[in-house]
Amino acid sequence: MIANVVVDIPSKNVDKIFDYKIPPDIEEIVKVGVRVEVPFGSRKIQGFVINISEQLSSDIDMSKVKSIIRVKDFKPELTPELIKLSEWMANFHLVKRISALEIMLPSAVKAKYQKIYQVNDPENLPAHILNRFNKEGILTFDQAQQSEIVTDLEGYVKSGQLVKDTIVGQQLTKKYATCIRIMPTDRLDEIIESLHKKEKQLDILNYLIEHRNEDVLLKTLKEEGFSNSSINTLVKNQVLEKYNSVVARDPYENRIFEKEHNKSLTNDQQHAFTQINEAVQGNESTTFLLHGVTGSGKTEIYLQTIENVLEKGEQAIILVPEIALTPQMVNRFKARFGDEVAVLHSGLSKGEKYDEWQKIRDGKASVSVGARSSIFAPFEKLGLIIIDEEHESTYKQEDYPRYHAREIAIWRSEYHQCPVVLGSATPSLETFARAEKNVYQYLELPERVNKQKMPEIELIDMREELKEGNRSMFSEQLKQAIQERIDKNEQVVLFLNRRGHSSFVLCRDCGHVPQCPNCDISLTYHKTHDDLKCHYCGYSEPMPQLCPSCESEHIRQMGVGTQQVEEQIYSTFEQAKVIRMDVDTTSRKGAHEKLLTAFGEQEANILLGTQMIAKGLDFENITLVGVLNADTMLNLPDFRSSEKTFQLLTQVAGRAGRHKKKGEVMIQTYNPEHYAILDVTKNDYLSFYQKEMKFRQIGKYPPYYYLVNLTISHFDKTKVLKAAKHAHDILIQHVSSKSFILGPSPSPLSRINNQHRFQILIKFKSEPDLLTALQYLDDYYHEQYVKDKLSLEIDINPQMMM
DNA sequence: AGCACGCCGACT
DNA sequence: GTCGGCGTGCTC
Repeated sequence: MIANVVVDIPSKNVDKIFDYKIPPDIEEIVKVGVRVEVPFGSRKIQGFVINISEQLSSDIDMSKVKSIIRVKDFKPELTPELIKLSEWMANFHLVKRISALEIMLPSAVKAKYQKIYQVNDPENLPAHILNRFNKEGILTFDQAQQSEIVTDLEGYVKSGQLVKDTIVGQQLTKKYATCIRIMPTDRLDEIIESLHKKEKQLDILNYLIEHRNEDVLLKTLKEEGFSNSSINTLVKNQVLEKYNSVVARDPYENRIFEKEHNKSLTNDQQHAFTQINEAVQGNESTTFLLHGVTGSGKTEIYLQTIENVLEKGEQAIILVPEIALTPQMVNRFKARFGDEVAVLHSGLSKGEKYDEWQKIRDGKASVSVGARSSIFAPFEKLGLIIIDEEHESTYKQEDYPRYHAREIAIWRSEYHQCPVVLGSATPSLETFARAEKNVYQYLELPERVNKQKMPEIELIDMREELKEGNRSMFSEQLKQAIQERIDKNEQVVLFLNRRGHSSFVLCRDCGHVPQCPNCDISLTYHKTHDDLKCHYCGYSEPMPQLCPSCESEHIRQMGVGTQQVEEQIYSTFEQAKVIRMDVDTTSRKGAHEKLLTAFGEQEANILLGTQMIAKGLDFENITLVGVLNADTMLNLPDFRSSEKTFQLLTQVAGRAGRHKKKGEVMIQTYNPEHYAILDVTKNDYLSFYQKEMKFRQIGKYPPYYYLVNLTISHFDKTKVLKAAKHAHDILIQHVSSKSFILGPSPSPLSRINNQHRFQILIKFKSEPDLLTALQYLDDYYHEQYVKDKLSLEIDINPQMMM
């Protein structure tokens, strides 16, 4: 038999399928989807079996075909579906097959290679060499290098006394725990007889007989109330034995989840639920847009539809933006589905991620709650995929391979014949446009549950405040409103928009702004080290005391950080008690949760934070939400900046008055007449949508046109320009006159790490030949990259064009 | 990617 | 002579 293998080398040259013979003795265990160790040239590497057949897939000579060395998995890591999906991804995004496969799996299964020397013939090897080797006769290459004996060793390799080899391992670390089991015996009855006066010991034995088919942890026995001493006596008498077993880590093991029951649905909710459920029951691959205002109870619909999916014996994936994957959110799912839930997000360790992932693969979990990459959860009978907050840009991976979770979801739904639900209060324009055209089925939840009113939203024109001589962060109006809440013992959320906002340093006298020497960007100030850093290349320098350009003392940071706002709050409001949430205060594990719990328990009256508080927050005592600076990202060089602003502000506003008390929202802005901000106050998505669509139509942007962005970069600017011109010429030849090719022009970040960057943007509606042209360019520039480090990156449906 | 192979200059 | 620098080509 022949196995088709994708090898673990992310290079274009080997981005193809290699054939290997399957030795008869392992034929039983070589299955599609397992990882195997194979010889490759003079090396030994890992690969994935993607197919098994009788004949060779390529026309090479059978004598050249080598054999699989060993199989690394008992259970395939990949399902046939994921293998097929990787093929589609490789084509659609022009990425290597192995890269597509790799992102589907937890990083713990990635191969780790270690080069070693091994003793072949110990005779004639000098003692000082020989005693460096371990008992098995192995010395790692790294160790040899450290001891500076590589040259000597290479000599012994040539003479045949040593051989070189590679150990193909993995990064996985397993967690072991002590377990107890009955020693194998055929005299169990006699033992029980002999214990009949030792009640405690007999109980233990009976418990173990009852659970004989599973690993019983020592810890569990103790929890069951059995004492250490009686267990140890039985172990001493060789009735029981201790052994180590691999256990799954459960990141949530020490928490208790209260069982939660279904809430009754409103009419709108009920309608949406019925529609989705019909698609679930009918195995229809419909994509739904669930458009529900903040607080309209989308999650409850998710929970109840998932319940039906599980009853049907199928599984469900729910995707949540990383930032919203808060313990609050996870708890709701755990409370409803208990151990059936696997949670996948970046806060978990490699091992924890692997365990959660394995629960899915082994059928122990039927619901996956996770961030972007969990769209690849290896379920075999998917019944439903939900993408919550579908407009979030985090669903697009911003580095290679640049896939979008939404498109993967739709592919998988077609494969499994199951529905997709895209949920949002502010759908992306692409999604809403498709719903308008009935490509997606539209479901609306226009009201909050229990008919609470949407909060009243007020705009505060900061230009007026400035005219009045108010230079502080707070307008008079907001100041009063905050004071009022403090007096009434109610809570306030203050939002500081950091996106599109950099805290750069400016000299007040000469206007000098320190720049990164390697990149085309200003340095940002970091308080923790009192230094200036570049976000793109990691460069840093100490904060200057004097302006490097004019030696003035008046050089300081511009823009406001949460820390400064916090100080201002304390100096403005006497009884203020602030909880600050930003990257600094939430970087430690569990910090996020702690702060929120504290706020929920009224330990503070003001929650001040950045983007991370825009989502999921749901506390009944919040009656005021203040947005300190609404428009920092309105002027970004990105055609989606209005959309992003509208979405973010709507999201933040939705934190207010979700319960009995009425909520109020104040948005401070310098652009009170901008439609993206104005329509937020009217809670009018449709109005915003229609205006924004006009701009997209005029600008020839999505959803009217598809985009492909090429970025060409190299150390030498003239080379970049030449290559960009060449790529442009090729594209022109393959594209009809109905499409537009813009550029080459400098990228918004025109230099990163001394690499000059130019981009070409293709706008098109339908271009069957474009893929061929892109494939050609990808191949051609791969060669250029190998030869000259001249790189061309292709982004299909770019989300950001930096 | 990473390794062998081969061709060239430099040094014991 | 032979060690080691890097350009080239191949890996089932």
